[in-house]
Amino acid sequence: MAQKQLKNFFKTFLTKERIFSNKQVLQSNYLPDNILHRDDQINMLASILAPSLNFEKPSNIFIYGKTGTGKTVSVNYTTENLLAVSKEQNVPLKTIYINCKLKRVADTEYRLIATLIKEFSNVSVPFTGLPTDEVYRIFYELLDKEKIMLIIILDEIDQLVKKTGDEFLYNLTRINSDLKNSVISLIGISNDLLFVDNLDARIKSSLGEEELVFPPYDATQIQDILLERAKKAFKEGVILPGVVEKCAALAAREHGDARRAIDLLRIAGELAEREEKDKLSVEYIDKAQHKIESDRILDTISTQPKHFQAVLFAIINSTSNYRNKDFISSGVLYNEYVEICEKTGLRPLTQRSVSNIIAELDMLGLIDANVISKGRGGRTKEIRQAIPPSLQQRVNEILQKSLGF
DNA sequence: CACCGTTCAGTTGAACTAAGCAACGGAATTCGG
DNA sequence: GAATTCCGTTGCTTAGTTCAACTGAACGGTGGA
Repeated sequence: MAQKQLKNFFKTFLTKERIFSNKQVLQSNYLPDNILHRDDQINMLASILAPSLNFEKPSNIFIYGKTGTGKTVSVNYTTENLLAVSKEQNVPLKTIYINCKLKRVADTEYRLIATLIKEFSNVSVPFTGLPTDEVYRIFYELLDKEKIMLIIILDEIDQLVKKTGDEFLYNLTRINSDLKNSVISLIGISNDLLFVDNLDARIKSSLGEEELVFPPYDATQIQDILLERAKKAFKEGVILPGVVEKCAALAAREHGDARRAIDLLRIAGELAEREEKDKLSVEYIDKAQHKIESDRILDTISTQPKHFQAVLFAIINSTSNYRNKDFISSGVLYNEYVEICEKTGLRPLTQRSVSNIIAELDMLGLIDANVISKGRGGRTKEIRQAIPPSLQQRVNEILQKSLGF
């Protein structure tokens, strides 16, 4: 684009009749001031948390529900209001929200406590080198220095427990008995409904003092939510009939994931806008659906560590069509992987580690791995790539670039 | 043909190791009087 | 002589390795019909 044109481009971009009136509303961090179809849960939550305003320790709460059922929004909404009131009443109340799934933020016990400390005050804790007890002690001292009511919200807590065991939950629930001034209360949020079953009994009883379940939304509920948001986000008359309905239907099929529905609507809007349309028609929903999926895949791939990428590259390389085999077994894959490592100057990991990587890639949904026993032929994992064909070209490019081919 | 022990090629869990980091404490150095 | 800096030691986390037990169905041998 020549420079003159570029200037014009930006100008018209600004003056262009835009589809959105307030896109913020569809952003994932937007906190609506009215949450639909979650009155029961919010009321329940509020009544459990309310005693904190009298400086009485509220029960620990355990919240389950699939993704996009409004868990996080409801909790944020409730605590937000609680905080506002506490400020008016001069109650020293504080909440900390931590998403345990984030890598390198809170994926071990040590790091969880370290981030708690960082969120709580600006004291920074070295990211390695200290004994975990020491980190607990620092947290505890900071906490007890003044009188404070702390509510800790641990999102996706099941991920952390699965990875590092439930020790930290026990420690956190036990801290209260040592604190002289302050009180902490936990809210655990989990996507996995069966998660509590394999917790230690002590923890189960102390964390699960109260339990809340967020059922999936059905199609009409999602429609309500979408309509509400759409009214604020889009200019009037932009959305053609059937769009919201289609969005809702698609999301309802995916276990009632409202976040997905909202994303869908936003992306669809963005796509339409980019094509300089002033109406949002149904076809953009399909395009958005497609885009979301491909963005997710491309994003997860490009943010993986090198060895993950090397393994994935090996898988893609040896299962591409020209080799008329659509799966690869772990032994063959390992050799292939070592070869790639040699080419790129990467020191190959052992088979054991690659096995872990395969498991991880499987979890991410980038590949499909099944353990099969071939009798005397031993046992293997049959590994297939699960990347839609339309993306393979781009995935390949990303991997090659990142691996330095 | 049915049954059963063997065998293969990885899988998987647990213990272990190396690397990187922070804190501690003693030795060396600096500094002000 | 006190304060500060330097440096080796210790003890920690974490990523990855090593070790070894385990797996599950086809293979092939055995015995019974």
